Amino acid sequence: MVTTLSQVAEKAGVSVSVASRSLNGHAKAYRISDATASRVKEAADQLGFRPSQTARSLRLKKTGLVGVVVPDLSNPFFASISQSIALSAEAEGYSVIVADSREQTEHEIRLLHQLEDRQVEALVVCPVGTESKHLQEINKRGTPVVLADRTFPNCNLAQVTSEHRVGAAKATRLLTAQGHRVIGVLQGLPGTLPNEQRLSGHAEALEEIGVAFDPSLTMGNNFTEASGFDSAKKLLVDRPDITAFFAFSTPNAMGALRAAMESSRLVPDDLSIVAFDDCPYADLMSVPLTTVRQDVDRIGQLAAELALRAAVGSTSRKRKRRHDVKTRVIVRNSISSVRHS
Amino acid sequence: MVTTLSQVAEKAGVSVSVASRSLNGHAKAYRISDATASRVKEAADQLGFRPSQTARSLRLKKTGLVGVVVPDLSNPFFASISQSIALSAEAEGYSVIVADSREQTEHEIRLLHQLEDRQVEALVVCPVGTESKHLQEINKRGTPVVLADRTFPNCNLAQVTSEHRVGAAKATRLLTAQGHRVIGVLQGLPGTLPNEQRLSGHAEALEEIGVAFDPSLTMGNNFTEASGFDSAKKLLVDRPDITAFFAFSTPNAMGALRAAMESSRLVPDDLSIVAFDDCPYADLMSVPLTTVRQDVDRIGQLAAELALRAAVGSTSRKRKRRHDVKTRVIVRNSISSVRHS
DNA sequence: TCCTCGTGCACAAACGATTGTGCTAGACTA
DNA sequence: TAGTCTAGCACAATCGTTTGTGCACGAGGA
Repeated sequence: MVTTLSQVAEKAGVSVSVASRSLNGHAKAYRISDATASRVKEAADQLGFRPSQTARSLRLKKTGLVGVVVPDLSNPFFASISQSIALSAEAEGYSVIVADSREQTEHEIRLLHQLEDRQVEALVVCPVGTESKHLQEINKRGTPVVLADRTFPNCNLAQVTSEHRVGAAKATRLLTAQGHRVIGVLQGLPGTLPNEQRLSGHAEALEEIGVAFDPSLTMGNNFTEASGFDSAKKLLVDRPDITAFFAFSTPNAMGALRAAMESSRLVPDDLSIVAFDDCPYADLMSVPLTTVRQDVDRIGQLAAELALRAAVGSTSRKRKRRHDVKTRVIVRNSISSVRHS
Repeated sequence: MVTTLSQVAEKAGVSVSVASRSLNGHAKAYRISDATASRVKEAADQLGFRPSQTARSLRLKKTGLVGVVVPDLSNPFFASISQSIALSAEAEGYSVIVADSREQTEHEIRLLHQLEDRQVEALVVCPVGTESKHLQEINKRGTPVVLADRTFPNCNLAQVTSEHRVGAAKATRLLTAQGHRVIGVLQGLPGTLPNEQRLSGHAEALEEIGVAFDPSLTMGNNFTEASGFDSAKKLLVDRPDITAFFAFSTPNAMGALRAAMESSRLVPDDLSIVAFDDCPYADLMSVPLTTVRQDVDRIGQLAAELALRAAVGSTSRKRKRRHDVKTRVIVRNSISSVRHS
């Protein structure tokens, strides 16, 4: 069914070594006559020869594979990152294996090992949880690991993420500029760098106007809609003086929206909302969300670049191993100024 | 760095064949003493031995890879399909390589060949365009191809798609039940089976109430937002008597929504909309869309199942090679009854 | 005529696994 | 004691490439 190099060689009346070199353009270097080389090529064409990537991988110790592990592929954010990684990788002749860790460290570890066994040349991981030990080990064992989006403090792995601190400060300033002083924060997963940096950016922006950061205004344990909903509900009763929410993810914001509806608080009249993370059709939402958009494509592209660079073993360690990509504020209609009562 | 079987064998003081058989549980069958077998296992553990999948693939002619080609991974619909394929495949010990054809046949073909060269054991394709020749050829060459979502009429490839005709009829009936008689259809890519079957389902539902299908009410050339927007705009001026739109995709519907806003037609008061395809947060949209939801997870799961079954070469041709998964109507708030003027 | 040299290839060893078969030494039988 | 059997392993081929090296043959110079 599939034709092998030796069949090509036989048909051309040469040895496999000559066939291989002819087809790989090494003819000159190995003193193979033009006549022979073209005879081989013709034979290859006629037989529809396609070299086995598996065999080459084994021989060359190069699989041309990149592994991508995300927590939830159905989440547009991760889907977009995967897409842009896939496109970048493909441009360099690589293919990507994507794996979905279902937000569980346990799965993440299993999948990572599976990919390691498949000898992917690099891994791009949007990690789950707050542990990076397993990732460091893999990196140490020889498969370069690049962290995307969810990175860790004090972690020497290559990483690319958004300018969370700056972005969060921008978001907060949108609120404070409208007079908001009591701002509820619907946070994501505590302990992750994005979350911590956003908190710190938020506090920073508050400080600028002389407001102290109040930890009791922060709630949430995940980037999910459920966490956003629960936290918002709780905060709305605990702190009735809250005039605005800063949600750390789109799902968090959606949860907040639902909570506001259930509590019959009108957005943006009774309650302003700003969210980190944009989402498709955010402008067509019942309340068009003002958001801090991350440049997903750029994140994916940079991650792919770092990964591939590491894969080919560019020893130039001078290369930046850490990238923070800029965010952009998208002003829509979920913020109003506080009413003076 | 990475340890090979022969290193394990050496450490255990046995030959590679014994080492291989011990680790693969073939000890008994090949009369290897328990003592030796456990000695090998211990050595493997100590060295952290992980067999090279590349080598096994070559020897066993089984890569454990499934290829998935979608037109646009950032589209939640395809992202979800990919996810559910990935999960199903993973459960069977397979990994999936995803490739994004950017809605272009040219890319699709290139990617498919790349995957073929990598010797994926099966392909799941959401094809672009209306040509299936290249897919049939691949299938004939030995890599089983399963079509998902976008299938073709008169195509003997395995395929899984939604019950487009039934779903479209349901959607149309939602409108006719409210008295709508002049319904604009924002179609997707003409010539694809989903599109044609939806059209036919639509016509069928009209016929039930004695309304003739009017082709001039149908516009559009793609499943994109742009197509939806342009078609809606045009139809709104060409046919001011239109009281409702049936959009063949979520992006189509979003385009219609925007067109309605620009033409200052209120939805649902002045204009009803129903869409095929659900999307996350559809209920939180400015007008909560009534939709015919496809069971994306089931589609992906079935596709993966067909693909893997074909991969292991189950010769039982009795198996259904074609699946139509049911759709479900999600009633929200984008439809109102026609006003009697 | 003999030696040298370059051209044009073929041979064979990898890569790291799996697997059919062959070999040896001890136990057992007669 | 000689012959048979079997447990317990090692050898070697194989999957399809790539690549270092060796060999033969003809041309050219002295």
